[in-house]
Amino acid sequence: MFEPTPAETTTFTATFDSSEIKTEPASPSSQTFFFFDTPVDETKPKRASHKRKPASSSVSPSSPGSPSDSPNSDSPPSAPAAHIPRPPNAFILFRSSFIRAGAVPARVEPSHASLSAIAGLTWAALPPAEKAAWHRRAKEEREKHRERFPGYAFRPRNRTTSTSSNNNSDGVGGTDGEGDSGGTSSSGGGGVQEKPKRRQREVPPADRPRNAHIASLLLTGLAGAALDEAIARFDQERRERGEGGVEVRFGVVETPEGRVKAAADACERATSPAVRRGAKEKAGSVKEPKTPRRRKASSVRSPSSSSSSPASPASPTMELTTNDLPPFAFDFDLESFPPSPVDQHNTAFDWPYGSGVPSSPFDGFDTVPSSPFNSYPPSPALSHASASSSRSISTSASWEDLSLSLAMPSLPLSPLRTSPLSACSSMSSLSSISSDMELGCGLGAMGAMPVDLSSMSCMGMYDAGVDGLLPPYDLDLGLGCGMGMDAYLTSYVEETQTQAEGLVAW
DNA sequence: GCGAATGAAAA
DNA sequence: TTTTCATTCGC
Repeated sequence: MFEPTPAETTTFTATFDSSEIKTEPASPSSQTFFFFDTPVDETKPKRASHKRKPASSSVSPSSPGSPSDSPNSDSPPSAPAAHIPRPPNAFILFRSSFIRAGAVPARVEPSHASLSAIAGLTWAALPPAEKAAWHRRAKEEREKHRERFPGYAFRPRNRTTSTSSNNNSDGVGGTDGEGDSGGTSSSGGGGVQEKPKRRQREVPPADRPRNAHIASLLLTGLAGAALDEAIARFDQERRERGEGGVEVRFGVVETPEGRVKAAADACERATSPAVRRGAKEKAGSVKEPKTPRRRKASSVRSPSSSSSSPASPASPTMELTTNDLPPFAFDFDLESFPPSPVDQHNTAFDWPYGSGVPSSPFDGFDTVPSSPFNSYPPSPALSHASASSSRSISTSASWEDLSLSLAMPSLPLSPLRTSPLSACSSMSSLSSISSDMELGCGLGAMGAMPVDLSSMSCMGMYDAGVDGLLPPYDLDLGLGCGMGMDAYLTSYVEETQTQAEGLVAW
């Protein structure tokens, strides 16, 4: 089913095999709403990967799988030892699936950089159960990788010391040890290649608000033509307001300056004075000397780490943080969505929203999602998410609207819970949550719900630093739709816990 | 080769 | 703690 195409034979994504999809947990009520499996279109030849060259980290395991076992079985027998790629992690798997599923059509967003950003946002908002499935799969991949390449050890190459590293190349090669046993890598041995030091982002990602908007649309279930339309409207409205951003897309050359300006402008607009971050974090301010390479979006780290980290480990040049993201509205009923293919062993899974299908996102669902959210008046800002209303989906929300919504007062926050959005801000600490709350961004704030999610601690990503976590539905923004969600959340959490019990601990 | 994202793993 | 690299592919 997921048979790799020749071009794929060097990748591990190719190892996905429907037959290997776990036949487990499959809790009867497995609720998954955002699961992209990899409906690989084998008829579509894949382009050669541009993936980074193995550097010197290629590894010929001491007792590798036989060459035929190697992913590069195509390579000539006399070929130098093949690079063994690392096993993909959960997000990489998710991203691949996300892309393959065409969740965001190329006509909407052709840039894979942006797609990655969107995937990242989506990932951050993924329900724990969904993430669990991906983590489980990643774990399987790791295990398979281990079996295949028993001698493999990840040997990252030190690129930071560009010249010295070359001088140090013996050391590098040494550490690569097994990897260079074939003396294969171009940089191996005497092949001094000035390795550029690790790149650092010099420009902010293009049109972050737009990416966030797309993610939020996806999370509301939009797909196909509806998604196109919604995004087109979004773009159009921004244009009408003279708010660029979209102009940098669709083939238009993006110069760093242009992107900086576009993103800065977007940031400026998106961040109203009321929600602007503290003065210490001025947009476009200093570049951090040691750039925190990225924010930790979904990983909830230990309290210690979070306490030591700044409130916004944003990009070095732009202070656009995920705190600035629009809210995601989960305005649908999980039960209306198809079950996870992983749990269902569904080999021919298409992502629930009918990727690429020019139809309503709700096609395939008998009933328009009827979540408890529907009982509440949708936020004007989230009108695009008003899946409950009808099949005609208003997508009038703008980044500014969403920003406005961010400024709305929030309800008391339960310290027990955090949300993907707060995770986006890389925080698990209460202080950061407070920060989020100041921004009005994020934590849905229903009254304290005595939900003890400690049983989900088996999910490594939600570590002990957090007393518990919320399913992503906790993203109301004080829009008046929060309180009544308790029951819904409780039931969800209970179900999730049930599911979690079946998960292998990571 | 870079960019985007997150996460595993090594340094 | 920091860095690399796993994925993708247009530029």
